[in-house]
Amino acid sequence: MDVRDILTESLRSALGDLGVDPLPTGITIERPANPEHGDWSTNVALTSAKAAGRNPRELGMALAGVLEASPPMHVTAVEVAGPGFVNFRLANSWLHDVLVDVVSAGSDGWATHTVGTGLSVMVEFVSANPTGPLHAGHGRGACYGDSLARLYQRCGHEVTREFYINDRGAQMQLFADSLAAVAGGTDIPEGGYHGHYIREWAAEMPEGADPLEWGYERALADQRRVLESLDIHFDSWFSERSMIDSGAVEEAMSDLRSQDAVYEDDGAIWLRSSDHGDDKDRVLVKSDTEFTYLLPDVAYHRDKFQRADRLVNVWGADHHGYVARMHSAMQALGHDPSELQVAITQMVSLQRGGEEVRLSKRTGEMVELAEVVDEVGTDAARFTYLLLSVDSQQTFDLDLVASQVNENPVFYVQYAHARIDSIVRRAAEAGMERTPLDEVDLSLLGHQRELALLRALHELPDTVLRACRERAPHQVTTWVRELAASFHGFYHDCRVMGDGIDEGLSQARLWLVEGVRIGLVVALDLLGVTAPEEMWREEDGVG
RNA sequence: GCCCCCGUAGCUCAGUCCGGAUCAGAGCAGCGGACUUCUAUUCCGAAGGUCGGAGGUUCGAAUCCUCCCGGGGGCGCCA
Repeated sequence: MDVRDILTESLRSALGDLGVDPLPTGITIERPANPEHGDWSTNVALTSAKAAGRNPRELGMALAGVLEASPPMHVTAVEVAGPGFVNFRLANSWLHDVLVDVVSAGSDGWATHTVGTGLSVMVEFVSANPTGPLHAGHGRGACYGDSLARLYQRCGHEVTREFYINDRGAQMQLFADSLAAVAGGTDIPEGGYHGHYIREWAAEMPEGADPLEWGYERALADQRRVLESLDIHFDSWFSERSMIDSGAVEEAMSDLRSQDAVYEDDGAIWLRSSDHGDDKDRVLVKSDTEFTYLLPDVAYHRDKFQRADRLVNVWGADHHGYVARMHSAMQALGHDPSELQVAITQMVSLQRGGEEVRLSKRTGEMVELAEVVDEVGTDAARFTYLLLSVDSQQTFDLDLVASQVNENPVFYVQYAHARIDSIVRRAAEAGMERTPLDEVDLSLLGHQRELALLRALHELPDTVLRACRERAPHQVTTWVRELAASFHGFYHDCRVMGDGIDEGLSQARLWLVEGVRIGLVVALDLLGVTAPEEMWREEDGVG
């Protein structure tokens, strides 16, 4: 049982004893920033003062009195401070209980949640046009979307990862025309694609191949390959064209008509998106009877709502303006717009050798995502893309991320795991197996380093839940960096085994280290980063 | 002109959604220390701040509201 539940129940009962009515619906227990304020604290006396008809400080004193008379489990002192905060001091036993929880749950069970049980979520991400390779900027949305999916899974949701393929329209045609032009030795059409890959691919294209079909397959295969190299695997690849063939686009249109959500003007068909928060109406069918990108997109989202309870789209910052119109269209079709959440990732700029590299598929100047992965490796790429809030712009420095020296937090975290595995190997070599947990005296864990680790482990379930709710995987990154820092401090100050280390203490520390390993594995897995068994400096060689 | 994101230590960023406690955190850079040890890719210390600015709400604001300044992105019958 989480220590906060113990405290909450005691507080609720104490408030009842004091005749507070109604009891507060939520009692918040926080860890004070200042350790002098105790291990846990509540502001309930401040928030319930009115209902109690007393001033906060007085209510706090009364609460403390009741609680001191029969202290809740682990509690050694109850104090009132400031305007009426009630502060608890606890015996270390509450932290030892955390360790029992962690190792009992294991990496499959610790920091899992059930908030999503029975809810299906479809995370749509990347969804790049099949007109070329993915570039470094796509990497952010790719790693973010995949990590988000992992978070939803850990919180109990049934998750589908989907890639929407824009396999029709003007861009596809330009791409095909560009390929054909290069293959045929003519000029690339205006607005066409000029990237280096166009020349490569045109050279690969067999005689007589349809440039559109062949190019589409070529691009898709390329994109899929780099995503897989990042350990990102989609459950479904959804074709825009397929909705034309299946009549889904026509159905969406007739739905919109029957909802009176469209009208004709200037020979075009418009969506009344301004009725639902967009700043203007949008064209669905152009006056030349071609669809805009929007109509198939509406059909696509309508389709997704048949397949999942919640939709999450990951879009780049350049698409933020489309959020309102898509919400508007979904509302017109009778969906709750809050069930379509759009996460916007801000731009990534690349540096290499101190020079900024511009990303633009059309001018042909770009760094392919595949190059990034080649240069820095999967783990460093993923960790780095997930280092910052996606609300912040990111400068990805290839030289820095590729370097396996200081400055690069991914190695710091992975090294913590490698050290743990090393300890476990050494212990095994010394014939020291962990004895069953219930035979180990965890009360021997009282060093500040040990307690800091246990506090960090206790935070992981909250961090996972918050990261999922706020769609912010970087919070997991922040947490795991802090856990690694605590571990390295522990490693330095507290030997697990060896001269002068009592057998009982060794056992307790072996279990502590196992708990930390579980925390690292859980967090790294949420980020899609591996937890290596060993790491050696290159110049040292292996062994 | 309108919309979105950002502005916190020299640099790069957490913290802001949901306001709390006269220490606002981390990494890196720089300075000074620690290996006869389970991996020094590590650890410890000192230093470093008008939280972009101004008002407002509040017992209390980095956090909420308004305006302003600066940086980035977006505003098509392109996708």
